Amino acid sequence: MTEIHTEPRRRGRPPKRQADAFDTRDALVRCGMATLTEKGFSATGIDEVLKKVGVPKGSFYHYFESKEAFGHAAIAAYAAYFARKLDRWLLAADRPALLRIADFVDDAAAGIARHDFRRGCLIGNLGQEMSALPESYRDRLEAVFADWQARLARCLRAAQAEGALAPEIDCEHWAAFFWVGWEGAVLRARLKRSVEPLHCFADGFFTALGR
Amino acid sequence: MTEIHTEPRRRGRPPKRQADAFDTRDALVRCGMATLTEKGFSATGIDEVLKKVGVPKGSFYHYFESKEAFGHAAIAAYAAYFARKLDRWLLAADRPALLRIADFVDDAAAGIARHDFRRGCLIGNLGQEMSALPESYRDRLEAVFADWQARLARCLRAAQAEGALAPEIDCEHWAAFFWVGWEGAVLRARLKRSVEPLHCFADGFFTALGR
DNA sequence: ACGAATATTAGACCGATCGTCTATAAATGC
DNA sequence: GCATTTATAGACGATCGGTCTAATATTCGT
Repeated sequence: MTEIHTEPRRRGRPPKRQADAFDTRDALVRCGMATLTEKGFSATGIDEVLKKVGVPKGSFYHYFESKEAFGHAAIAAYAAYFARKLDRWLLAADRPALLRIADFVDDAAAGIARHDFRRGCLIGNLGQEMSALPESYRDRLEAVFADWQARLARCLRAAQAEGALAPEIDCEHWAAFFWVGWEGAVLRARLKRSVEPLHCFADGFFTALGR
Repeated sequence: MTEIHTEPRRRGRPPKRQADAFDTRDALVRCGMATLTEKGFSATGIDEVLKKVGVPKGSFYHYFESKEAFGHAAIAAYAAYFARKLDRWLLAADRPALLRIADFVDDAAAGIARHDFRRGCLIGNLGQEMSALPESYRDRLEAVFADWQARLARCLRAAQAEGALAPEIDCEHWAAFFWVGWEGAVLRARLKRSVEPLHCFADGFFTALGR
């Protein structure tokens, strides 16, 4: 988080090499992702991000029209990051489908603990702040949840195909249930500074599924 | 919330009548409760509260040492308010215990809908903001959850006594599960502007209990 | 009854934050 | 080579959040 920025960031139009064309922009988005995951939108100031990345205001408003636009970029980046993470666990074909979900939970718990319970879920954070946020965020956030739900439902159907889950179970419904409760578990884990709520919720989820 | 304040609020030490001794302070706390329930701590400005109540800044800092102290007062008031609400539903001796929980859920859903999904749970809001909040809040918030958990566990034990719940069920554990997931459900309901997540979670909770 | 103590209102004040705007600098392209 | 493009630099103003001092009205002690 408090990365020292080595490259002094030369002024003027940069050389052509496409690689770091979006270097600065990327650094800003990545930092925004981390910061919003930690403190949410309202509590995060532009200047704070700027200082961490080592970029002056001029650059920020060159890449983003406003703080609101910056938030959208961070949401998109987080959604992509999380989708990859989700796939990594939920599509691991060498593990039983239900265990893959448990693996994801364990990984998430480890991740939260590794960041000392300061970071939660960017989508959850902004979701809870919705009343104080530009209305433009609502649909984007909800769309991310819908995406996660679809990925999880697919994994549950795989469990059904394996015979690990009763065929009459509504996978979409239980996938929805998972993400509804999961955000609460993340919130509580951060407050308690313990992964216990995450496992508490996951256990309950599997118990409910088991019938 | 946008109540016009009639009494012009005279200056100087007020006459003795004990009744409205805490009038101004109460109004501030009540408004703070509503506002924090809606927008959380970081996104709520003192000026905003002041304007709504019709009180100048000086009064605020007469009654509260800081915004932090104001937050503590709001938490305490909300905890008391919610405990009363919880008891009203969970101790209704004329209803089966499990139905009382369902009643609470229905009431909460109606309440959130009535406020147009702008208001959520003050404790959940601040819990999620914890990383950006004074550390002094952590224990208070967690204590409120512990209180709610105890009240719900008691109701679950009543269900066991009625024979509506298997005796081997760990009531404390499932009460913990409920509040973990419930906060997620509230967050999602607000985002979605629908009570569906609340019922989705409650149904899952009862399903899990049913085994 | 009068001055000291108390309770409350009033709002000035300072620093932080957000977003804009102009200037500067370095590369590209015709 | 000069106009154009791309990017950094950071001053600036408006606004707002939170603190603090002054002013005002009441009660209390003797």
